[in-house]
Amino acid sequence: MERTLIKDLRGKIDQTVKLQGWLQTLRDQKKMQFLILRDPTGLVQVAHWKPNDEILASNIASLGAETALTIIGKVIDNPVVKLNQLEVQLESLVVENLAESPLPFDPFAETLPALDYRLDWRYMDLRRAYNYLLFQVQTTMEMAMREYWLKHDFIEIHSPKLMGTPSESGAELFSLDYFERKAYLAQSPQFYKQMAMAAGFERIFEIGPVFRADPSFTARHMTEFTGVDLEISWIDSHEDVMAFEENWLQYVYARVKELHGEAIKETFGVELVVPQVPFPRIPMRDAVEILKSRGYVLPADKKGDIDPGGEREIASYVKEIYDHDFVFLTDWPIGVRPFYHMRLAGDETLTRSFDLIANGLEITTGAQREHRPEILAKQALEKGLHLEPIQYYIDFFRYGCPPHGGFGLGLSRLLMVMLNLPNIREAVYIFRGPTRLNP
RNA sequence: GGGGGCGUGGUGUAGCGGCUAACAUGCGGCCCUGUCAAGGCCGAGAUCGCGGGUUCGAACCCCGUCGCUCCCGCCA
Repeated sequence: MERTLIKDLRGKIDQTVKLQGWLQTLRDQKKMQFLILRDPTGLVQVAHWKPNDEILASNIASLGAETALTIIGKVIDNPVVKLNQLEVQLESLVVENLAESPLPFDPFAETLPALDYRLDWRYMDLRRAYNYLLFQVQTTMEMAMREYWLKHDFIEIHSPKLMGTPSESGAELFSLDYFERKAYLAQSPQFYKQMAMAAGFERIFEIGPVFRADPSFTARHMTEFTGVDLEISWIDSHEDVMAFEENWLQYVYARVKELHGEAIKETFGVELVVPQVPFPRIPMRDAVEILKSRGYVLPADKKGDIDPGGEREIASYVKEIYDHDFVFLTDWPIGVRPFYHMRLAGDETLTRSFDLIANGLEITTGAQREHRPEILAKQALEKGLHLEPIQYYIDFFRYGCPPHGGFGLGLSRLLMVMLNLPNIREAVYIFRGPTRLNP
């Protein structure tokens, strides 16, 4: 017999069906046993008249909550039952996997354990419908991203995560033994995305792991996370990259709203707003002035940079003035940007770069890249870098590489913003942090 | 890496110098009942993170340590 999902039971009144799921609650009475069965699509009451089968009854009596069951029974329309006015009269039951009792915690209790404890028992925590929906949304997000990319002629790449030389600064880098030498875990696919531009791929994306040996303990950092990266050729400036990103994100939001808007409202209490394009753009120079005018005091050593508090302040300014949840902060000073960001024509102290702030959280950094090898090398030297380890990268641009740019976006950060989650550890399947390597 | 906060039965909390450590939930037993956030009674379960100190007396005060957490730095 084929399995029936709980959501489809209404259409199977008076038929015998097979259900598979978890024992959410057992109410064992003198003559009757009620098993509340859960599968990913819902809950249903299974009723057993004990005198029918006393052996089965005593079997059921011993079942712990969360036991995995296969149940066969007849679907009955019963207005008395509060749970969807529906019940299944039990005919037979197979215990697929008994749940030990007591459970480490009850995922369906009124008060949940602290997040850190729940992460210890992540597979129990993930049984909550809340988490199921969360990852359905993430799946749709990624699907929508890909739909949009494929419509726009993108190619997917998978760049290596084992590196022989540190890309960029060398800080925040995990190193490991690699036979007789040292290897590093990629803290960005940056160089390889650009290599694809040199390869003539023109438009590429990658969704893959990123590693940062960054000992930060915040609600928005992880040492391993999923990066969403893209790179496009033949751009005129970073404006082209921003224009692409906002349209792409608008599409992603629209798709998520289309498929999960109702469920998100119900479960997360969030009315998903598909963002209007274009997103507001504020050059950093103006952003600093805006903060000043609002009385926000930036730390003295910031030199054109903005701290997270300032980012939140700008976000609320944008909300007030533009009624928008997103804002591009553009034209960052060279001091706070990597050497490969192209400089702004007319002001060599600024870069053709941007961050995307969503509800006050930084979710993206992007830029037009410097594709002229001499200038790139010069900028690297200015930053105090040695050319030798990055020479292979500079060489990408020696044999005909189009002007290009792109961005990187944190998948979990986007999910966090979209569902208004307080902590990124809830927005990721398995969290990795400085003191968290298990499970 | 810097600063603040918190560690009490399985879990969530209360107690903050005199406790035989309280409550809820979960767990075990019994009773009642077509139950449905079920109800009632009984019971097991914590040397109050760990180490040291102050005190007649420490879960409570002090120091150290470990863990967690939040903020800052840094970032996606």
